[in-house]
Amino acid sequence: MLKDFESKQESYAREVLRRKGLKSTAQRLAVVHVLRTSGKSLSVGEIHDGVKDVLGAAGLATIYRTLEMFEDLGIVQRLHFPGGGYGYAFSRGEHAHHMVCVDCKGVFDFPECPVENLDYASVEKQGFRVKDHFIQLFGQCGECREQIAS
Amino acid sequence: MLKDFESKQESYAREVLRRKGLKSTAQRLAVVHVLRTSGKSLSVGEIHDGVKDVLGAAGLATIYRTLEMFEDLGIVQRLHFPGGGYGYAFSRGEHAHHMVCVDCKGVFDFPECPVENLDYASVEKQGFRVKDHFIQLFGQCGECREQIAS
DNA sequence: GGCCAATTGAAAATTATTTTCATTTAACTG
DNA sequence: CAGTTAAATGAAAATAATTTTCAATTGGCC
Repeated sequence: MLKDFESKQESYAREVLRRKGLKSTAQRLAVVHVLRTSGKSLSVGEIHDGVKDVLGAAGLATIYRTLEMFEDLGIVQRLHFPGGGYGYAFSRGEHAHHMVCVDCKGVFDFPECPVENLDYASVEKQGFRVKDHFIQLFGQCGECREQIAS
Repeated sequence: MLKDFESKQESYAREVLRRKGLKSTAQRLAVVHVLRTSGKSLSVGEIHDGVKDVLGAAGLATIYRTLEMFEDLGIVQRLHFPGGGYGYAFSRGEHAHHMVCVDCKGVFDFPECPVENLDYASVEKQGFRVKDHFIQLFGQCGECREQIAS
C-alpha cells in the first residue's frame, strides 16, 4: 500500500529500516507520509489521527513506538515548544536546525549551525566540553506574516 | 522561615513576587532554595523531595504550580534533555544560555548568544522572522571530565 | 490581632505514556 | 507463491505525569 507514488522520504525510511532489519510496515510508512504531507510539526495525537485517516485504523501505542524508533533512526526529530509540549517533524538532511512558525507550526530549515560559529574558547575555558546541542528558532513564516499583516 | 541567611536569589524571588502581588510562601522560597543549593538542573520530583526535606511536607501540586509560575516570572528555566525529559534550573541573568553537564546535570552559563551572531539574512530570505530561540549545549563539565579521565 | 484574598494540600480526575500478550504480518526461503 | 518465523501490531490494562477541585490554611496589610 502507498507504493504507487512513493516520496523520497518514504523510500529513504524504507531503506533505513531495511538496513537495520526492521520491517517497513504500513503503519510506519503512514507516519512518514503524514509528516511529509503536512510539512508541519505534529503532535503524537495529530500523527495518530493522520495515520488513521490513511489506514482506517491504527493503535496509539504503535504510533508512540514508531516515533521513538524513528527518532533513534534519525528519520524524525522531536521539537519542543517554548510554552511546553512537543511535536515531531520529518528530519531534514544532516546538520540542519529547525525554524518553527508559532502560528502554523510549519517547519523550515536553516542550514547554518550557529553553534559552529561559536567562540568555543570562551565556553571551554570554563572547562566545559561541548558534545551536543539543541537549537530551535521560533517565529513567523512568510505566509503567516502576510495573513496577519495589520 | 529561612530568613536568617537569605541568598540573592531568594531576595530576588521575594521581590519579583511582591511586585506582582503574589505571596512569598514558605513553599515558593523553598523551591528557590533547593534549586540554588543544588546548582543543578532538577526534575519536578527532585524538587519536590528537596522541598519536603526543607519543610517537612509539601504537596506535589504546589510544586507544579510554583514551577510553572516561576517560569513565567523568569525565575527558573525549563531545560529539555536530548534523551527526553526535562528539568528546571535557577535562571541566570538576562540573556544567558545554559550548558548542561550530561554526567552531573550541573548547569553552567555561556554568556555569548550564538543566535546573535547568526546571519539573519540567510534565514530571513526565506521570509521567516525569528522571534524566539531555544538553545542548550550539552557536554561534560571540568570536574566530571577529570573524574572519568581514563 | 484580625481580615481577606491568595495559596496550599489531599484526593480525585484527567491526560499521557508504556507494558502485556494474543494475534497478525512483512520478509525471507525454498 | 505457500510456509516459516521473528518482528510488529492492537486492545486493554497498567503506570506515570499533570491538573483540577475544594475545604482548610496562611501571608500581607490595616
